Amino acid sequence: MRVRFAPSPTGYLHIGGLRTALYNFLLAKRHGGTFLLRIEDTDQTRFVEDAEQDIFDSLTWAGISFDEGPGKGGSFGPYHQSARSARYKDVADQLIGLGKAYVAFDSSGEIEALKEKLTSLENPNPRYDYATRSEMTNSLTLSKEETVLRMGRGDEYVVRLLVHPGKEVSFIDAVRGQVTFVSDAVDDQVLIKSDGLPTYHLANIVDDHDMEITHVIRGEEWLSSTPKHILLYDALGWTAPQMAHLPLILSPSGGKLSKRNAESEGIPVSVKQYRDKGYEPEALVNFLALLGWNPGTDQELMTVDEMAAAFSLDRVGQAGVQFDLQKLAWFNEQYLRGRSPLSIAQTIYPAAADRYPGVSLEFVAGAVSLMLERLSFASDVLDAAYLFEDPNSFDETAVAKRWKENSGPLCASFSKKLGTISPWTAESLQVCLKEFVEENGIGIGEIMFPARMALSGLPSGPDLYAMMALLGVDSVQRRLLRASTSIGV
RNA sequence: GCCGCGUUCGUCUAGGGGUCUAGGACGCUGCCCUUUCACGGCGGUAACACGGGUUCAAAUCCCGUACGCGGUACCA
Repeated sequence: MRVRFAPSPTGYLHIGGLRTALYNFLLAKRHGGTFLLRIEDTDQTRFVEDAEQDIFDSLTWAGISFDEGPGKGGSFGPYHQSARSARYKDVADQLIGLGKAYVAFDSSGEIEALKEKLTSLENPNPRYDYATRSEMTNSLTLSKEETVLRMGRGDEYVVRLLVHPGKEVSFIDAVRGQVTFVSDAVDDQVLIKSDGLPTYHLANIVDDHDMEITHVIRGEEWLSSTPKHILLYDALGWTAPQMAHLPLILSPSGGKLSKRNAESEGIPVSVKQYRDKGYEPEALVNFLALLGWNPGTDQELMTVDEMAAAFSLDRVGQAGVQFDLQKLAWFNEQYLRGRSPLSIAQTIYPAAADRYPGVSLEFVAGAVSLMLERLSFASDVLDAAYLFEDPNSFDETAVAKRWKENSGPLCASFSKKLGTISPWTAESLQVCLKEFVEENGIGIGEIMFPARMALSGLPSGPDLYAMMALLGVDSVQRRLLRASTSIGV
């Protein structure tokens, strides 16, 4: 088995592209096959400089590795379509020789004119096809001499696939079963553009054939193009690979997960954005794997190895799937909690030191440990500013409701008692607070709430004793004293 | 318009003629735990698009309708 991921470097890797890559990767892994990366850079007008690097970076970040491809080698290279032009030209010539393709000289203006002329309510998108090609300027309507003359003197031309009407084109899709089109609906697709480069349709099937791809797994947006591809395979006498079209990832409002569509709903579309936001790659991968596929069990949290072991195309769904940011957040929390506080601290330490100058890695790790079960993202811990610096405000509603007359004095005397504690640990602090409660004949809430407020300025948060342990005696005493004189006065 | 694909809780899904009083997960929510909050535990909420068939029996098979999505480029 040989599969491929064949992105176009026209922008940062799309989240849907990552899922396509993942499914290919999982299938190859499952069957001990080969997974290759091919860069489909045939559109010079849409080329984006750093897009290719982003594809590598994003795949690497997600843990999706390929066996053959740019920078990796392999015996089917080169893996950039821009380096394979001669081969596409050869195949196009071969098709022309076979009478399966022809040369067309129409300018974009002439095609525009044809479309304008034929456009109507019933036919809003006229095609260049069996019905219209006879009115156009091409090697079918021109004499042989004229065609040769025009080509010889350097007129611009494209090569088009000659599609005959009335034929059924049918194939078995691994996720959808048999799919049938009638060739009437297929236009005379351009194979070689006037710049001499191939279109996706030609380059793709030539490469898939030459690279001995056995399974083509791609998004559903390609389903309608598949008859063109089948026609090409047939025309060349090649066997088409097994096709599998994945359901599209939809935005929560239902439309395509396009940049405009999704970002207005707060959904990042490029993998880079997920990297930058600090998502756990394993979480995104796990979430994506389950977006359109399931292992047939109730298990949702899975390692890549578990996914690969369970993966099969017949468990891929057929309906479009909506992207649910909340579920992704849940996956992220799950994976985050599986990490060690130190490891998390290391990843956010640069940001921590930037925001709280002088903070130590050990302290950040302690803060992470304290906050772990309430984090969605690693960096969320930095938003709990009170862990790193004295609170500069106190929650007004909570103070109004629960800060009593004795709260300030109790904070002050509790602070004094804390000066005697050794060792400074959560356990001994708990003992100390209990003693304090008994000595003063008060309810435990009468000191716990004021202390929490003094330390964090908030009515809720992590365990009080653990928080005190992390902050240290100096900081705790300072905060208690400050609160005793500044709150409720 | 035409062509193709689809349609089970709000979302991701299980199910593929009887085991479905339709299961799981996210979300939302109640209780417990915790003199905070969160985590966790135990509950709850909520779905077979609609209409015809076929069958003793349909979420499951067939047909139609509606709706959604994709395609309809010298973009991929």
